Amino acid sequence: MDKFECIKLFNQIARLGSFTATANELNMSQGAVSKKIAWLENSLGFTLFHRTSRKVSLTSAGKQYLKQCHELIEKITITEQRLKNELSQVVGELKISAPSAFATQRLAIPIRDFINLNPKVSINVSVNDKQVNLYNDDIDIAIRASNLKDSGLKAKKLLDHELCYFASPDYLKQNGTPISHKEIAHYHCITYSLSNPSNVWYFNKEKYTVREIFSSDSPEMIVNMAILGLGIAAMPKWMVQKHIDKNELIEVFENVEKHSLPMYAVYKNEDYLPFRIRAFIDFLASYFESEKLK
Amino acid sequence: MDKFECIKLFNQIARLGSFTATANELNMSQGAVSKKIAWLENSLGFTLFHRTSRKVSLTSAGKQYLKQCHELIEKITITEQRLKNELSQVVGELKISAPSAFATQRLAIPIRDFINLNPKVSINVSVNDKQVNLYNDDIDIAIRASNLKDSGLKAKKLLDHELCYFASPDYLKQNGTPISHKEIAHYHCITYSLSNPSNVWYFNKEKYTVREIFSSDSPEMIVNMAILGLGIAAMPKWMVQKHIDKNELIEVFENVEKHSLPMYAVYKNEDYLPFRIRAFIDFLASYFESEKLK
DNA sequence: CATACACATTCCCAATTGGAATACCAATAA
DNA sequence: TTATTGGTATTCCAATTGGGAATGTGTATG
Repeated sequence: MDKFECIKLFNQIARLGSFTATANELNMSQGAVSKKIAWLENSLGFTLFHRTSRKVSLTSAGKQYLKQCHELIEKITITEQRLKNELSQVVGELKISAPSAFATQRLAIPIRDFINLNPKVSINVSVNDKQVNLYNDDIDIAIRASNLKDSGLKAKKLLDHELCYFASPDYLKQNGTPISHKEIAHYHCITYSLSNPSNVWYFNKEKYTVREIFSSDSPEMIVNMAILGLGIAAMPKWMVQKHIDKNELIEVFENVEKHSLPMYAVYKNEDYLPFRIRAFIDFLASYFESEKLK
Repeated sequence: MDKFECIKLFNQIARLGSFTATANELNMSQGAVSKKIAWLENSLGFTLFHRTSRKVSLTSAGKQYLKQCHELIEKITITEQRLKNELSQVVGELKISAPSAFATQRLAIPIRDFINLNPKVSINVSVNDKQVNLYNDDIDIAIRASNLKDSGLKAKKLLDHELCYFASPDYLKQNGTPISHKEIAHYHCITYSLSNPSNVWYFNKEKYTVREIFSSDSPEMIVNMAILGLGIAAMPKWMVQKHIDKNELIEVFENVEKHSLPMYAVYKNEDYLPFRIRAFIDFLASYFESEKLK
C-alpha cells in the first residue's frame, strides 16, 4: 500500500465527505477506497473517520492529521516540481572546476555571457590545476585537457588548441635557437605527463620522440620550469602569451603545423541531467566554435 | 510501491552512502533496495544518486529532496505519534453536551475533579436540552436521559434517578392534593415524550396509564409547564429542587417507590477511542456510583 | 415496512514485489 | 595487463498484494 496515495485519498474524502464520491471522482472502485482507508487507519493505529450510514466525518484525530498531511503533500509536491524543473530550465547553482590559466583567460567572458543570458543560474568556479574528483568535490563540470575517463563520467570536447612551443631566452642563448622542428632531438623537452605517450610530439603530422628532461601533470609547473630555462615545452598559446609578451619565454617552431591539445568539459553521467549543466556545456562549445571561425 | 518507505530508504542510504549497507541494516535484499530507489527516481523524474562502482553519492537534486523529506517525515511522524498517544493518555480537548440542569447541578463537581486529576485535558461543555447530533456538532460525549440509539453510538448508563413528582401550588389548590398515587388517574399529567411509552408511569412497580395533557422532549419545558399549573409532572429531584425551595412547585407521592430515569453517557463508536473519552466516562460512572452509596 | 444508500467484506484474477542468482562495471591489487 | 573485489543493476520465478465486481450489513428515508 502506498501511504502517500492513501493520504491523498484521505484528503479527497475529507473534502467530499464520502468514500463513494471520491471513488467516482478518481475512477476507482468504492471497495478499493474503503480498503485503503482501512489500511491507513490500521497502520496509523487511530481512526480517521466516523462512519454513519449516510456520510463519513472526520474524527478529532482525523482532523489534526488532515491538517498535517495537507502541509506535507503541498510542500513535497512543490519541492518535487521545483527539482523537476531543473531538468528543463537553467536554474540553480552550477559548480565548475577549471585549471587556473584557462579559467582566468578563456572562461571569464563566456561565463559572463551565459549568466547574462540565464539570470536564474548562479555559477561557482573552483580554480584547480589538479584533477578533481567530481563526486567528492561536488563539481558539476570540470574543464580538462585530458579525456581521462573516470568512473561514469562523460566528456564533450570544447576545442582543440594548436600548441605553442617555447623556451626561455636564457636556454635558447645557451643551446641555440632551433631553425627547424627536425632539430628537436637535440633539445631538452618538458612534457605534459597526462598526454599519452608524453614523450611523443607531432610536427606536420610526423612523430618525434623527444628527450624528456622533465614532465608534470601541472601546466603551471611546466611553464614555470620552462621560464627557469630547463628546456622546450609545449602549451596552448593563451596560457603563455603573457610570458612571451614579457620576454620571459620565446616561441619556437612558429611555422610548423603542430600537435593540438584538446580541452574537454567533463560531467557526471546521470539519467536526468539538470538542464543548467547541459546548457552551459553546449553554450561553451558553441562559444569556442564561433571564436575559432573568427 | 510505498513512496513513504522508499523515502525512508532514501534517507538511510544517504546516511550510509551505500545500497548494500542499507539493505543489511534493514534486513532486506540489496536488489530490493536498488529497485525501490530506481522506482522512486523514476516516479520523481529526477536522479537522486550518482552511482560509482564504489559508493553512491547524492545528486544536487537528491540533496535538496533529502532535506525537504527529512523535515516533513519528521513532522508527520511526530504528529502520528502524538495522535496515537491520545489512545492511551488523557490529553486533548473533550467536548461534552449535557442538558442544562444536569450540567449545572450534577456535572460541575466531577468535571472539576477530573480536570484536577488530568491537567493535560481540556473540557468544553455545550449546554443543550435538545438532542444533539454528535457527528454534526462535533461532540465527544452527550449526557442523555434516553438511551435512544442513534446511528453507531454507544451508551453507558451513569445513574438511575428516582423520579420526583410535582405540581404547582395553584394546580393542587384547584384540583386537590392527591393523598395516594392511586389517584393519579384524576389528574392531568405532563410527560416526557422520549420515555417509551410516555403515558405509562410506575408506582411500587405497578403500571399506571396516565392522562397525558402535555408532553415534550425538553425537561425544562416540562418543568415550566408544571410551574404554570398544567398538571403533575415527573423529573429527577435535582432538576426541580430549587423550584420546590422557592415554593413554585410542591412534591407529591413522596412515600411511594417511583419509576426511575436513567442517564446515559452517549459517545461515538470508533475502533480506537481516544482515551480521554473512555477515561471521562469511567470517571463519571464511578463518581455517581460512589455518590449513590453515601 | 420496503427501499435506497453508503461503507465493509469476500472472492478471484492480474499485477506487483521481493529474494536469489547473475550480470555488469570500475577501482584496486597483483 | 589481468584477476579480484566491492559495489549496483537486472533477470527470473514464487509469493504476495491490490483492485474490481458482487455481496453483505446497517441505517435513513418515504
